[in-house]
Amino acid sequence: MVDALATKGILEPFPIQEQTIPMGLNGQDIIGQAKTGTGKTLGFGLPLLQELGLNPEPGVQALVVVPTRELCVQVAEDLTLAASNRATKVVAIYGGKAYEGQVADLKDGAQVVVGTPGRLLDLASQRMLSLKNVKVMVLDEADKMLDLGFLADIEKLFSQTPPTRHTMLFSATMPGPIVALARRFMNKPIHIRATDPNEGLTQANIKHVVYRAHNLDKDEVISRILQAEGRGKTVVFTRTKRAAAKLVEELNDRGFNAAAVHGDLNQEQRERAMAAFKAGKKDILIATDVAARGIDVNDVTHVINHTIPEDHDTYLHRAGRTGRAGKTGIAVTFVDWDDMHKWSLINKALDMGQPEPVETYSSSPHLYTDLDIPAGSKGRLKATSILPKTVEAAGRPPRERRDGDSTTRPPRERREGDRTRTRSRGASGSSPASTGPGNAASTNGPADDAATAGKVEGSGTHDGGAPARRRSRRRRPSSGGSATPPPAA
DNA sequence: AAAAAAG
Repeated sequence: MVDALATKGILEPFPIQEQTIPMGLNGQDIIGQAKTGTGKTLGFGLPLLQELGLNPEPGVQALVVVPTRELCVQVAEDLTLAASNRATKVVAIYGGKAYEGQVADLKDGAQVVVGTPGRLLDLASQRMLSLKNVKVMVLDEADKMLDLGFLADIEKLFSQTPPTRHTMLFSATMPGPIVALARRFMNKPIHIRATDPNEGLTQANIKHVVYRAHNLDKDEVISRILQAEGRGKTVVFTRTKRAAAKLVEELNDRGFNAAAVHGDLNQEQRERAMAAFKAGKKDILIATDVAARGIDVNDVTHVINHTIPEDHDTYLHRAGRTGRAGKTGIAVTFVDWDDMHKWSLINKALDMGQPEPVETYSSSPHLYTDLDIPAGSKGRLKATSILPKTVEAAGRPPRERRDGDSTTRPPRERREGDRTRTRSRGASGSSPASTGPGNAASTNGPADDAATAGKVEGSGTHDGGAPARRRSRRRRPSSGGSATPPPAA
């Protein structure tokens, strides 16, 4: 298995993998905690596969439970890849999809089941799925799985597996009460934190930026951020499904190339959106918290919280969609008038050291290039506000956008062409704008792909990491940008 | 308090 990974260019394990794999191989119950984007999936995946052996008998012997359908698909893909040189079959069991294929895979003797709770229980109650021979059970995003919304289902699933099973819980966040609760399902678990206890859980390679959002046209400011030089893929989080649906329409109307994923869409639409985003056919994903956890997409340089998350754990998971596998990223948060308290709680919990967001707005397309954001010392980040050096004369308050020329909306007659160009650019997969954090994001210069490519990282192998083809791009004017083209132009 | 997760 390790050989198989090595042939795919995966050589050096992440710390969480270094620590959990030996313990997992010993059959020790594990609560594994590590920062976002540091390879937790294989942290449980490799010991899980090892425990089943090279040539396991047909039938379900390992169960991995995840909170969302998209994560289910992804984890199943990662495990399938890791198992590519063994006779172990992996099946994804989740809702919103036909039963037939999933049931057929089970009948075919799949040994590893990755699933969401509802469909797992559904199939179990229909006797299509038996958990009585499960040797290993994993809760991915474990704190979420033990949350009130899921706990009853999880208890049922546990109760259908043998008490002798090997149990592993993984997440970036593990609140104390959840750890206590988790022990009920585990046998003398060891709590592995692959992080310096003094360091906190924020990623040192993610920069945190915050706007006070009242009197701010968020759509407009987001549009500007989406034009940042060197921007790669971007995930925008909204609080509600409706807001996500509205925003994706607005941005696409402005000539951007966005897809949406949220629970009001059917599963086919959701999967199409995710696939397009992963492939780079869409470089913006508008999402509810369905995509806050676990989702691993290469070259996400920006996360934008259109609406502030409800708690600091959600903040951390959302922001963690960028800055993965050692790359740099930026997390931008808009704090509405009513959300100041939420922000202060998040800020305090994550120790980001910024008392309050600053009201500001920049008419400059160089939204980030004028920033001087201090890097967090010792992994502790300072949240920083965007403070344009000047508000240019040509700029006007964003609220007036609809009254006249838009600063970000491309001219009508060009928009069809823009879209085409954007698509072909994205499809190349190695365009300047999608090759990772550029000048906007980096203090470290270009993401050191070479240094991180070797890490045993879930999907780092899915695309071979085409080298960044850096084309010197036309500099946008730093002033008077009243007709700034969309990202593709 | 919203979203997610069965249909």
